[in-house]
Amino acid sequence: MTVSRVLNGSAPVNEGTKARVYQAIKRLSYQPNPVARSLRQAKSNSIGIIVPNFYDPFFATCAHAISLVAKQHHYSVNVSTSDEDAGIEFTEANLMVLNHVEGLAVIPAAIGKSSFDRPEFHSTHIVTLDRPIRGQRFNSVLVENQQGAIEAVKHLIDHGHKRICCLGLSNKVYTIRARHEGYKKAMMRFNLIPDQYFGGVTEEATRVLIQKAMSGRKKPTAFFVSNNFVMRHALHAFSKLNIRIPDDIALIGFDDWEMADIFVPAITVVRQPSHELGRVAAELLFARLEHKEVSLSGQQIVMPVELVIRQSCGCNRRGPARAVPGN
Amino acid sequence: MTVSRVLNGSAPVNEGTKARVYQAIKRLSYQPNPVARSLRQAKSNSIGIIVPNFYDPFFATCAHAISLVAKQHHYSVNVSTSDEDAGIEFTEANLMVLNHVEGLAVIPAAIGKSSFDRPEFHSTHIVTLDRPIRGQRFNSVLVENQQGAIEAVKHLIDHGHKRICCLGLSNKVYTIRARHEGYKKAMMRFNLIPDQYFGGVTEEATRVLIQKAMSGRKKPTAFFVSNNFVMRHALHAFSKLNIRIPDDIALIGFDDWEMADIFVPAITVVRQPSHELGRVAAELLFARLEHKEVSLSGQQIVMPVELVIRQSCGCNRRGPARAVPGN
DNA sequence: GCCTGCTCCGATATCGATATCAAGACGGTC
DNA sequence: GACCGTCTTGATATCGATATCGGAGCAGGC
Repeated sequence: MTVSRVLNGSAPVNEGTKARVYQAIKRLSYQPNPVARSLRQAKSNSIGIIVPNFYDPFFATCAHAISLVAKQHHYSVNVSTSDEDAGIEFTEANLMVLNHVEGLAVIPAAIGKSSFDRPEFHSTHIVTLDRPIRGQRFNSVLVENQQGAIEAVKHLIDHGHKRICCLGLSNKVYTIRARHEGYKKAMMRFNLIPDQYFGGVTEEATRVLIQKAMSGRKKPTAFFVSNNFVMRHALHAFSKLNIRIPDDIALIGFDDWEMADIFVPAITVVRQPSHELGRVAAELLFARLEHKEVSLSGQQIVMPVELVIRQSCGCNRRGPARAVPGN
Repeated sequence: MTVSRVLNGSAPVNEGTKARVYQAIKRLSYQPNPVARSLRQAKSNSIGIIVPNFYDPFFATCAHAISLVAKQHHYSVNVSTSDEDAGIEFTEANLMVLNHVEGLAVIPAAIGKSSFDRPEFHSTHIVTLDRPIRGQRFNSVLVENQQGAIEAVKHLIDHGHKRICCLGLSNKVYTIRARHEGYKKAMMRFNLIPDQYFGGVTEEATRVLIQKAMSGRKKPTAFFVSNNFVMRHALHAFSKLNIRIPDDIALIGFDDWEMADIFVPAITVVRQPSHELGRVAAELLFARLEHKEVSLSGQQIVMPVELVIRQSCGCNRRGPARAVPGN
């Protein structure tokens, strides 16, 4: 008991005794058992992080940013992946809650029904990022998906493109849906006909989608690719299909990536503040944990995005070491 | 107690009672408390994974592969990052051990002194991957770093290159050191003078290194870049410095990456089996955990690498949609 | 001397599981 | 009926921490 009091400063202890305790701790190289502590106190001084996967650098960046904030608040973190499966997400989150995490920062899984309104989570603070979940109890930090898409499409329209095709991963994913909404809005506003494709899950699938889009009577002259993952597949596909960017097709993506600027041609993208997104979400979570501000409940924070104009959209044609034939 | 017996099957229970227990469990939506279980049994049915970071897709892939194997063995995982700092690594590993993880799969941090020989870890099974640690108690799964580098450099030499420069991150990192060893060996074997640079930590730094290398009287005609991270910086730098690949400089990297094959020019690399590396390491760990095979102790497994020849080394010049001037 | 108040420390109960021990119920054997 | 073995179940102690209570020791005031 006295040791506990010394280590936690939970009650005054005589200086001499304190010294003896520290001495004994050193002699025995004693370390308090966090499991016992967690059992007794029903808390673990940690938060849980669940992201769909680590492959996507966007998710990796978010997870890292959250961890940094947690470290600043002297919390440890428990990271896990859902593989976009709400079932796995539930299992992982439930395990975390049983392990008494103080809160959860989650990028919700796209496939399946979210379980965060289940009674298991009634007393857990939950903040989501990148994608929202319904519910008064939760906070979400999002980016301006729709607005970003509108800006990208407008940019293409400003350059004279009329047949712009939109390529996406899956309309089960919130961000993709929002971006496609933006695409559609922008097209409609200029009386253009939207032309959308979902399902770029593999490189193969993406190539088929592109071929389908290009085989119509009125071939598109530009593509808006609504996420990073599909963009990688699309670039492979364009390369294989001998479609030249931006000569045959202008191209804009959503979400920046390393080397997008030195790719040939450099890829124009809508950049999201991934690190900031994680930071803000984590800070929101800790605000809730530490000040118990219930007033924040249900609030959504939306962060701005930025159109980064490079070459793939047809602008800035003179790249450093680049010379595309016929141009 | 009876509930415990039913759930764990640790002793026979009357069928009727069993049914009543299950009924009660359902009615109360009871879930066993893993913290209490862990306290009593001093185990947690989980393994810890520590990697330097999630940014590097190589590390992300390894972590994912390990998780998959853990899932197959019905273990949960506890993932953490060291940021290449042995101090943080110790803190994280120690916390995991205090939380009674059954074993650790680690990519050891490069900076600082490893702590895994400390008494805190005397009863923990530890397997490292990508990088070894000294000690009879540990297993490591590595790749043929030296041999891979030798093959890459030989390939360049076979194409007539004599002044080949080697660009690395830090000689504190085991893999980098091993690859540079290979580079040096290959160069010496052909009576060529090694020319190595370390410190490509940022794009800026890498550019300076390249400029330094290129400013000598005898400019290199080829670069061997010993890791993925530096390769990204180097490509940026080459682009900024208007150095054309492979016309001005031939280029080979270590570790494949998404889109290396559609980069212009496609990058020739030594490919490592990252997923396999994680899988094998995890299987080794579980072999130790489940069969308690102490005979495996101290063993190292070395996995083969493969030279993937693309265009940046000067081979296969005709890329799909590519036309470099003067070629 | 007695009471009050304060500081400091240890005894005990508790968190929720499981290891261990013990005991009731029942059938069979002599 | 006494004894034994098997099957089943509950009682108790335990893991290592902390919440709570109580008590020892001492000073000060009447």
